[in-house]
Amino acid sequence: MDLIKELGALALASRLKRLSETMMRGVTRLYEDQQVEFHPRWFPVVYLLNQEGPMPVTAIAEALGMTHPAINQTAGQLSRYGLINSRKDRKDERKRILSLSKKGRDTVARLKPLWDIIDQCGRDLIDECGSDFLGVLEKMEQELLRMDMYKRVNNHLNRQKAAECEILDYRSGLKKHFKSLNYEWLNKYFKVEEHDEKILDNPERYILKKGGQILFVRAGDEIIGTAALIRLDDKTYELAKMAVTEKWQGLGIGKKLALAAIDLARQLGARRMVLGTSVELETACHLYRALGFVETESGQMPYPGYERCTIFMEKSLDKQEKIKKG
Amino acid sequence: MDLIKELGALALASRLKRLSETMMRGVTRLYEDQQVEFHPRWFPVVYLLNQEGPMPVTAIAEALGMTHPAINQTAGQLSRYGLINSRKDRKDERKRILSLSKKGRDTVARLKPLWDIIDQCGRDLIDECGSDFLGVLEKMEQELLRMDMYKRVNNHLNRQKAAECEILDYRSGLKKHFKSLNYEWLNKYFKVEEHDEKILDNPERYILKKGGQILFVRAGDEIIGTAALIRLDDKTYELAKMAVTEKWQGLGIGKKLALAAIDLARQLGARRMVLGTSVELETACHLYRALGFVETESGQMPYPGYERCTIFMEKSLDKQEKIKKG
DNA sequence: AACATATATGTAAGCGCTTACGTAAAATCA
DNA sequence: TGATTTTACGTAAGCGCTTACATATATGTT
Repeated sequence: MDLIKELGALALASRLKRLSETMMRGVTRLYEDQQVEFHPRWFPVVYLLNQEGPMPVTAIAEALGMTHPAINQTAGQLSRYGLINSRKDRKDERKRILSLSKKGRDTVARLKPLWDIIDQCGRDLIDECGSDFLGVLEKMEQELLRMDMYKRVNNHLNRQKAAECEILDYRSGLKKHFKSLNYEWLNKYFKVEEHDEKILDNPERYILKKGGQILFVRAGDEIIGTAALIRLDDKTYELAKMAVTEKWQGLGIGKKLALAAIDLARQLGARRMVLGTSVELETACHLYRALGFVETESGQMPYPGYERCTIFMEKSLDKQEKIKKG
Repeated sequence: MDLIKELGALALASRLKRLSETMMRGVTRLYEDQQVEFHPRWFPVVYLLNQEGPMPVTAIAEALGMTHPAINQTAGQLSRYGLINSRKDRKDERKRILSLSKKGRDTVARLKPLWDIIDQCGRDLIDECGSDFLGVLEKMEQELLRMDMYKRVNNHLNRQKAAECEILDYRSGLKKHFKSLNYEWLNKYFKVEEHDEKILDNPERYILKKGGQILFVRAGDEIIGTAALIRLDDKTYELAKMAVTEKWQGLGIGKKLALAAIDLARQLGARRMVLGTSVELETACHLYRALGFVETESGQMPYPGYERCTIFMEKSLDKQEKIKKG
């Protein structure tokens, strides 16, 4: 008669929390029995300081995977109980270096045997449950780091629509999407450069009139992606300003878009495509390579460049090829 | 560089909590994207009401393994957003029956597809991690229910001392322990009856002077257990008022104590031992059976009884026997 | 029926974390 | 060098749960 248990995956988070609280409660009682004043929440900070020596607040937060206010608050308590000292870093006066006090070190020495036993009991508990619990936990953390629940569910939600998405040619009514879709990733990873602004505000003038093209992707009622083909010369087009809105990433939209752009370039008579990107955009680089682009040897691009571009790639369109769809 | 991860079992609770929060955060963002106003914390209550129909507050708390104030607060929010109605139970005016409103049912219908997908993504996540995660989780919950972290660690801490514990005979200086040790379990499981009070306050008069004996167990500096042999007649002694303080339970102290009592009864010339207990005291009943006690057929005890006693057992001391120690 | 006890609920305050925001010092850039 | 951005930290407020306590109704006892 425990709904949370019956719900399985749906209530997984609640269940993990409950389990965590059950364990915490037990440990709290243990400290109460000792003559030492100590709270479970202090443990990670104290343990870390003992192991690594004096550290500034943010470094601790980082090491523990928690926010800095959390550490700050814990530090406040530890300070009040005299377990730690703090001083400013001489080289960087913003930093407050926390370190264990004499009392703090004594407390650690006092509690160490208890911690060893708690650790042992934890291991025993895990063993009793069979299976490699810690390993599974680690895997789950990694998987969630790679793609969180939001993204997972969203991909599920959008998968159908994404499969039915449609490539649209340029219409002036879509101009605003060309700008906003590109602003999204520019602001996220870099910043909007002057040159970007010019092109995104006047795509007709800087792209279409010069013989280029702009494509869009529609899924349902939404415009979710865009890409531009910029004509550099008769035989050479640049693939640029390609963007898929975050919510729809990971569904193969980018690949469809790029393939459409390559097709279009062929129709326009191109023999060669070029592009500039950055190592930071891993997914994009991976996609370009999968599509047959290779890094240019010169490492230079024959057109006004962007600061962010550190990688330049090209692709010959002479031979027909087959690239797996989907 | 993630200490929590490195600590393994010692920081298991923190880790579970962190994982839970990561998942919760993702789901929160999902609801934000929907047009519906809904918070993840509402889910268990709403889901339960939808499945089981109208329910009073405490029943919900019970079903979800949460406290009633938590439900009450959630109910307050749900009420403010118009998702539930509440009314008094006609038969029991203390109870407030919660039920989904029209808007609540509509919301459920609206969110059902999303929930299905969340569930599916959860399953996929679990599958990706290999191994039977839900199974292991369930096992761990059960193991912790059977014996929580506090008890586990305490047993570890006390194991050595428990192995070296010593049986003591009665001394007037130990009288207070005879009383307090027995009060501990009486108050926990039943209540102190008049007859108990009399005996526990005057053990000399009601036990020793009548030819009985009282034993104590010492571990380190602490008196951790006691038991009384009450003389009923020349050949019959009752094993009664046996107690081991909670912190030291599960370490075989009770068995040692009972064996000592049986030995002592033999020395006093007993041919038969009797006792009264209750089904609720599972561990005790189990111990008595292991020691060779069997339930009497009459189901009655030839001496002033206690309300709590529903089981009566006896054991013949005629034949020598071997019972595994430890 | 009068009383004590148990049960169902409500309310307050606390805990441990979060996000949001403010300030000061460093680092970077023009 | 001066101006701007970034970084490190502090503070406030909120969230979702808990424990502790207050209140009202039911139930059991004499």
